[in-house]
Amino acid sequence: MTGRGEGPHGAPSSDGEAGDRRRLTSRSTLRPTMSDVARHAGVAPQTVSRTLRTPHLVSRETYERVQRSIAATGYVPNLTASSLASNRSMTVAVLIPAISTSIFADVLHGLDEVLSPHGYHLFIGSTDYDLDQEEQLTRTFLGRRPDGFFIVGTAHTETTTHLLLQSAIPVVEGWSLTPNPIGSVVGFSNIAAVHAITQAVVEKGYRHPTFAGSIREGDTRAVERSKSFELAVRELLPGEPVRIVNAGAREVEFETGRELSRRVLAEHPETDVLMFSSDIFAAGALFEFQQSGVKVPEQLGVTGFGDFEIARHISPALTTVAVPNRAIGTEAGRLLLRGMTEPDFMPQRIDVGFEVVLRQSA
Amino acid sequence: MTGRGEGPHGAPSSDGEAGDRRRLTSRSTLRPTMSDVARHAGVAPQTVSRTLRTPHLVSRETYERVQRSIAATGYVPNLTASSLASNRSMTVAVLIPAISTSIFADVLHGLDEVLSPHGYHLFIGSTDYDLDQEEQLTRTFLGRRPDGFFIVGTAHTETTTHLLLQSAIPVVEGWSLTPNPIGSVVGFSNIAAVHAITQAVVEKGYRHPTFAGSIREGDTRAVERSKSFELAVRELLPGEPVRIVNAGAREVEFETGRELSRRVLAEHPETDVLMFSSDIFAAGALFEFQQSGVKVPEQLGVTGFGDFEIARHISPALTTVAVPNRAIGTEAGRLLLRGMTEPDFMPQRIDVGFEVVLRQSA
DNA sequence: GCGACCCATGGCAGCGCTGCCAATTTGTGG
DNA sequence: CCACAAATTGGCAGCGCTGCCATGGGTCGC
Repeated sequence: MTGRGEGPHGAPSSDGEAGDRRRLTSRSTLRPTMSDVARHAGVAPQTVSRTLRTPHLVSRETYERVQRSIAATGYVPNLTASSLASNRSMTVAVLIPAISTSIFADVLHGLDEVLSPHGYHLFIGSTDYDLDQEEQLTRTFLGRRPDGFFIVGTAHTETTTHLLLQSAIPVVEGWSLTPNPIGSVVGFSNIAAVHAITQAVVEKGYRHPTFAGSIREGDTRAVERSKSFELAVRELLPGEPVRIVNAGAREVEFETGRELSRRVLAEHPETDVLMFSSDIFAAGALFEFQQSGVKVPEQLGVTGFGDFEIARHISPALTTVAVPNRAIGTEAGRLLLRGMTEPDFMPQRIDVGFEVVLRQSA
Repeated sequence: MTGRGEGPHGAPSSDGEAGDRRRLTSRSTLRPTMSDVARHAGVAPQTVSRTLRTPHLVSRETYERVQRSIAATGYVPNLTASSLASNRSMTVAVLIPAISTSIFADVLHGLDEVLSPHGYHLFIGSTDYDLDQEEQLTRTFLGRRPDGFFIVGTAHTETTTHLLLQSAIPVVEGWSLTPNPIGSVVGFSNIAAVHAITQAVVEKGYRHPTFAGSIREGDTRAVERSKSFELAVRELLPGEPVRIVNAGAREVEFETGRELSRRVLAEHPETDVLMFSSDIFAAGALFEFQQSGVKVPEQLGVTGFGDFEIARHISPALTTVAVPNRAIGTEAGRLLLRGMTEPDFMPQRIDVGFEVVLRQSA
């Protein structure tokens, strides 16, 4: 339609087509610019800019005239040009492992909720739990010159870390709480959380826990949780073997939970409580047990992680760890906001905590 | 840390700090630019650009030298400047009603999956089912000069439609299938889908269906579904009153489904099959009925919409309509891709279809 | 042996906006 | 009535990159 890259041939035929049409070099956008509005309003382009960005510096009269011209021309400010000129893009880059996982969707929601009212837009990319892809995405996202960067997890490639440090923009890492973050961190201690629920389970009288989850490389949060389980068992149940069943890179869905539950029953029949790395898996297991007739919690206890909505509706209701996903997003948003506006804001570390929720399943 | 906007005072003290440091005007980015790389490599900036964008036009030797200089300087191309100069932003704007709703997350996933490999990044905004907010977001998103636009739904304000038409970029509307779309449309017919499941239910022998869902203004898909139900009942069960229970703007979560189910039992005890606008509601109702002892499907049939994973795991397994959410995303991505690259690509209308899935709940 | 041609590289201008400063107008007090 | 300050507006340059064209040097053919 716009015939880009066509060169000048054919130009004569389209001469004088629509009277007032502006210059039509092959590069122009064909969309009204600030200058067009300025011409229409009889002011300088700069005044249009002021009308938009610092209206208090423009007389009431001029302000209204310019606004009318904006409406008349259908002008939509080009934020790309604005970014280049002002060195502020009003965007925040967001890197998450997977878009369609509900926990990350919650964080996105939280971030958007906080940043959107301040005019920031979100650039979202998913890394698929692949650190190299994360590095690649980090690089191109930084090319967009975002004003802030949110990234899930604290384990990155050396280059990713380096790029982020170099970028000189506020960075917030979500979820884990590392000792030496790039910028700010918002999350909770997976170690403490797993320890807490293991302790709760031991206090309930269970003695033979098995941990099950999808512990894929690259998903440090999952790795951390399984390590924490190991630590907790060694501490709380000395002498007890550490049983961990790993679904690898399987999707986090009910079906995987069912499979895991079958594997645990087969491989570790001595298990008296089955602890999952996610409520989704735990719910899947409960569905499985409902059908296969395993009585929960009488024969076998089950715990989850995350306190998703299903945890309190399924029966038996799920004992789990509640984690404030949404709050991670909103807190991260707030930190970014401060980092982007306050010149000497120091990175912070926010522990949003967690809570063991005891229900019927264990 | 970077002391931005500091002006020139204090400059002398930081003189000659790091030897090779570049000019430090208050406006500079302090990040290496193409010129820096060019200087380092002893070539012209244009050659650096070519190395990055059209490497086949550069000699092997030069290519490698420039690549080394890029690595040495830590250069990250500024895509903002690139966008402005080339009039292509390599971004796609995405407007969805709610980020954390799993169906929309699936579409996002599909879109990203298709577009990301081609270098496009996604700008995501949520409208909260509010058409005015949608208009506002459309305006500012267009300011980012995206190369393509994806928007959920086909009912927009007049201005939104106008803006999108004016934008002269490929637009894809998702979900509904309107007669006169802005650009392409990808979706399925809610009318046909609701009709089909109603028919299936009638064929099973149910005679007194009640429809329940959250039919908020602005959510045209929900409105459409409830209207379709009305049509289907009039056609398939002439004389039968049309019962619709509306949760309004309540969240789409299990709890709302439970409430709806209680309301239906109270307000329309004659109901023999309860048809929900979402599997989430239906699952919530099943949880409720499990506890209150209502036998499904013996006493009461239940159907959902969406065929979420829970539908086949919950017991009784849920009769529902399967909708290819992910496919909507990937198809939309493909259409956008073609629209953005093929000069005279004509908008298309893609019906991704649906499927009634009969299970035990009805 | 010289124009035709190709490949690789360089130079210029400009994308649409903003930061900064200058210029102009208007108001104020002595 | 004039110096001075405040309120508005305009002009210039430049953000970092790309499109286009020009340039230089080498190869080819007759």
